[in-house]
Amino acid sequence: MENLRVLVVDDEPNIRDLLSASLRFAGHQVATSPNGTDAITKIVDTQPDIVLLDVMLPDISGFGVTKKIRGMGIDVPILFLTARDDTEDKIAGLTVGGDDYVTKPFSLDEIMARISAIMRRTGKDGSSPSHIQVGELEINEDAHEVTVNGTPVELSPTEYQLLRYLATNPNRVLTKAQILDHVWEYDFNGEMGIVESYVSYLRKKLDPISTEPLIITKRGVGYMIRSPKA
Amino acid sequence: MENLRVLVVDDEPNIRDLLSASLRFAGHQVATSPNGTDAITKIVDTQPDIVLLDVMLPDISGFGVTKKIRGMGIDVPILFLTARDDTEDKIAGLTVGGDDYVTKPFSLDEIMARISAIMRRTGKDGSSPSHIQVGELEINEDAHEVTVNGTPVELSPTEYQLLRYLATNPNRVLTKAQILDHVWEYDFNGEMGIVESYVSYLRKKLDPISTEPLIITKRGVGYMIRSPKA
DNA sequence: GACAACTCTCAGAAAACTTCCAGCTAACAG
DNA sequence: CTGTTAGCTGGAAGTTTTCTGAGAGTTGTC
Repeated sequence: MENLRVLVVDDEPNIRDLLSASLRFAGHQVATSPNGTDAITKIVDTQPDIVLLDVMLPDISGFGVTKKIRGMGIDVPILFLTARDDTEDKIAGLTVGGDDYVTKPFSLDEIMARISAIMRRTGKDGSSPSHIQVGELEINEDAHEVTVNGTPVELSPTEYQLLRYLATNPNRVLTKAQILDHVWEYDFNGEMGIVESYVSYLRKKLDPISTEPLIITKRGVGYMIRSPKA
Repeated sequence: MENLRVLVVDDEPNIRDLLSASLRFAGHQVATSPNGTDAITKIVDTQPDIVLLDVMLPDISGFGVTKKIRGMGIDVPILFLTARDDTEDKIAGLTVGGDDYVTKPFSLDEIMARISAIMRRTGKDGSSPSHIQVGELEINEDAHEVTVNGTPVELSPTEYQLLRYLATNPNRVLTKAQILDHVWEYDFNGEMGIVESYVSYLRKKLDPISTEPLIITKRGVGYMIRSPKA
């Protein structure tokens, strides 16, 4: 999933910066927009591959923006950013076609996963896999299902995200700070001890099934999943 | 990793001097800045390749500087310098994009390794290898893994840093003072005997596997790793 | 409104790591 | 060959990091 042209629309500069930095780092081209009218202009002008669109904007709502551009025949996929208490049905109605939504505050890994999913579904990109395999571990992104040696494992949402982040970076030590920044919501204010806790939960569920420990502790550095090949 | 343009921002002149001297010695161009406002100006004016940014500055905090320049669309990678007890929770949120942090007091080798890692990840530089090889010894920087003749070796953080420092300077005698300055934190107050201890630890782990002694003692001078080629 | 699942914090225990020390060994000079 | 000195290494003390169980608080479900 390299080099998409992404438009980020949000009135909070922090969110815009957070998202643009991460997306640029992931290799995409990013443009930003602070409000609805500007967003419409930019969408029409630059025809981005995907739009991250805050629902609550100072002028025109994200829904309004969508209606407008759809009316112009532009069917760019949209990932809505909504507050947690915006009613679900309102959103559900709008996420037709390839669209999707995430609630604020989100985690970066969540956003990246959704973008991959959308691009996969709309067929504009085949390179990001819906199926991750590292050794005995398999993760089915579509079904949110995890198996070790073919045995299915039940994981909570946070456990799943943590495992996926580790599995998408095999043979690479990830620090607790990196893990926190990717897997937990951006406004999480707690300690890194929580990463240790969740690694512990994962090991308790995974290691009884696997033939060898999956998550390796690199003391003083972080955690890593080793792929047997390399 | 030659000839980067680095901006060092710290209010302590000692730290500035320490870092500029080392970075210049490593072949980079260095500019320095004692506070946040000056830093912002210099970043905008000179567009450095990387910024070493103290979090605790007299005027604007390092976070404030970051926010400001990111808001201006400058996405230069930043390596934050933080006190160890501004602990971890404030640091969360920093490792997005290409950014990273080190805690004070740091070791010079640590700083150099982080800079290399950032430049590697942001793709602005391909010349600094994530994989060091000297004879039978291989060091994988991503996985923090060391192998001798393909056999993996478990090293503690200090052992790893010492070995890496030696391995990045093959065929060259490094004095204990140099080693102390590079591998240990800059405010380390102990004796050079500790270098001998750690060389001993490394030998105990490495020599049983290698076909010939890896670390050579140059009596009265220091230590060296010899590369078979040269 | 009770139950179940999940998230997060905390604190004690266990393990790993760092440092210093002191006695020993190997190298070199004369 | 012998004395001197630099370097080596095992051990012990002290510190830091990691692991994990228990519990409080939340959210969602029936």
